[in-house]
Amino acid sequence: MGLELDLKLLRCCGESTSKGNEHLKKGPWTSAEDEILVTYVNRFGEGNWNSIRKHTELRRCGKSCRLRWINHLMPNLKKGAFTEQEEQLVITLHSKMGNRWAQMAAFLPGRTDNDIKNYWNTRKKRCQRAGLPLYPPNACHNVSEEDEESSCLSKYSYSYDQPFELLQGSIPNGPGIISDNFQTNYGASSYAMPFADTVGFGSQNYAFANPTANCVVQPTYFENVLHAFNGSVADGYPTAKQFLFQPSGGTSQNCFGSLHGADPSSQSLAPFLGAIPGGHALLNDTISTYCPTRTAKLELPSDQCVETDASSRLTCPGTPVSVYNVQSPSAADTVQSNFVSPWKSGPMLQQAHLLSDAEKEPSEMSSITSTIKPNDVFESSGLSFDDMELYSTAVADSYVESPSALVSLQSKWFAPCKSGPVLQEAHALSSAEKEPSLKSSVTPIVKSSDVSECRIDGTEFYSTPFAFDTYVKSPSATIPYQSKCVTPWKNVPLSSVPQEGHAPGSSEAGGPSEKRSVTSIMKTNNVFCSSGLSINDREFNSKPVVVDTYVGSLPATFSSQLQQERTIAPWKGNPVVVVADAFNSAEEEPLEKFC
DNA sequence: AAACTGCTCAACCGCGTTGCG
DNA sequence: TCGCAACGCGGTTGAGCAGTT
Repeated sequence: MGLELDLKLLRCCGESTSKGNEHLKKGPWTSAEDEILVTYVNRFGEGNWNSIRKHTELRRCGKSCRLRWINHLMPNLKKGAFTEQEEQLVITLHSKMGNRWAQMAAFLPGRTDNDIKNYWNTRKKRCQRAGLPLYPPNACHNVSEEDEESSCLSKYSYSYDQPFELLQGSIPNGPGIISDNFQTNYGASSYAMPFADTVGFGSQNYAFANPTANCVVQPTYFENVLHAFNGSVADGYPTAKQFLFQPSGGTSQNCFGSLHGADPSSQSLAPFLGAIPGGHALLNDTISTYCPTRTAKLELPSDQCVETDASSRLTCPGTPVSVYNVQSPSAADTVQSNFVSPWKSGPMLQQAHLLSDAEKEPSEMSSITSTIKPNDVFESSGLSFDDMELYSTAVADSYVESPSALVSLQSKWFAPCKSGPVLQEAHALSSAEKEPSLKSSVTPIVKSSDVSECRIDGTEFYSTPFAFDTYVKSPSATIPYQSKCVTPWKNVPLSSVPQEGHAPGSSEAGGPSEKRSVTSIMKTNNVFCSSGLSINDREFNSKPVVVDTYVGSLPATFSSQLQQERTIAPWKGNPVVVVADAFNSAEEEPLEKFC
């Protein structure tokens, strides 16, 4: 059969002319046609849909081929009924975006615009018949049905600038959180809010507690969504930010639950307030009735957060990603995280590079700084980080930066590609590639692939083609650094995931004795099809959904007091089990356990 | 069991956008 | 700058299925 298909595929040009006038078939696709199309796309990639007809016996127009591929044959498509979470998300997204199905689809991995459109139309009809509102009564949508019908783009553009409280409020299960060992730093030096003039954007969702609270700020998946969503409508960059605070050492809570128990002195805060009837946002140590249509003033350091009002919810031009820092108990330790994802289209180029000490001036950073920057850039096929052009497709984009006094490391990876054979070749960008004189410092490797199995540095990674598998390792001869990203794992125990870093090609140099200096581990997991996940012998009970990001960063001086942060979000449909533990890089044993 | 109704979803169509010669 | 082709997106249609009468 394969040979036959090959022959069909390779039969080209000579017949193409005669086929030019050939009657094109319509109607349902047969399995044989599917096979031809799949074979063709796997071999030649997407695009040039019209050429398929010329090069194969497929008598379908290019449009039809594209549609068939995108809606049915493309890998990673999710079939079956929408889950409750997906439904909620669709409702929320529609309230903000209107009939922009393709953009909405970017927020629902595995769902096509057609899926969403069909779902919505069915729901719409059902609601109309039942006399029910399309949106929950408590939801204040920005796009009215009238607007929707008129489908005015300019209106949408305007509505996009509205707060995202509705979107935020629609998430039934808040992401889990980690925390401890870090203290939210409200100081001017550590709380970086590049989008200062956008803080007002949905700022009522910044439920800040006592500024001295021992909290960890965690970006959530839906923050990613917000970023992506907002970024897609502004200038390609995120403009919104959402934080979730958890009490130090406390267990993760359903954000709604913690909301209603809101105590001005509590450190548990809920960011997803929008759609909660009678919901309250905790602001300035007072409980104010939540008003989804207005922007509340956000209590932030004055020099970090520009006070805003509804009229100033604009993006901050020129600021590629929003940033916030979390400061650890040690004032010197800062964690900086950004989340933006996914990429919608365009060629993917994965790059990782290590910032040299000189680049990041680590000497001025007394201990450690870790940065995560996943990016959602829907409208852009290209992104520039540190003067590097990064092109990516599809879904996720994560960015990690972990400089310390001894090491400055930055790794970037983008995954997964939405379609087509995904093989993000390891891309080791030594500093030398940018700064030749610093070449010997570090060598990061980024690998991402859509394979069911891969082997990296002698370690087997089992994954599924559902999404992506990213692996980052960035040690240097003198500065053992390791970050790993493996996504997604499907029904496969993760015990095989290597946990210790070693310098590729110089593992001896990165031996245990040297690992004490700096060790950072990053794990990002997308588990779409597994209800259970095990990482480092820890059980993560979850249902498939989206993003699990883990970042650890350890200063050289913290050999005995290592700090690690894990962020796992969002786990869908069940209590989020979050584990954050500190690893002693030398001993590879968790020093602390959270959750 | 047949007719009817409603729903889902695959597929098509038209239009706007983009890229290229 | 213009025209054309390819592509992408949203709207619409209709076949097929399931449930109900």
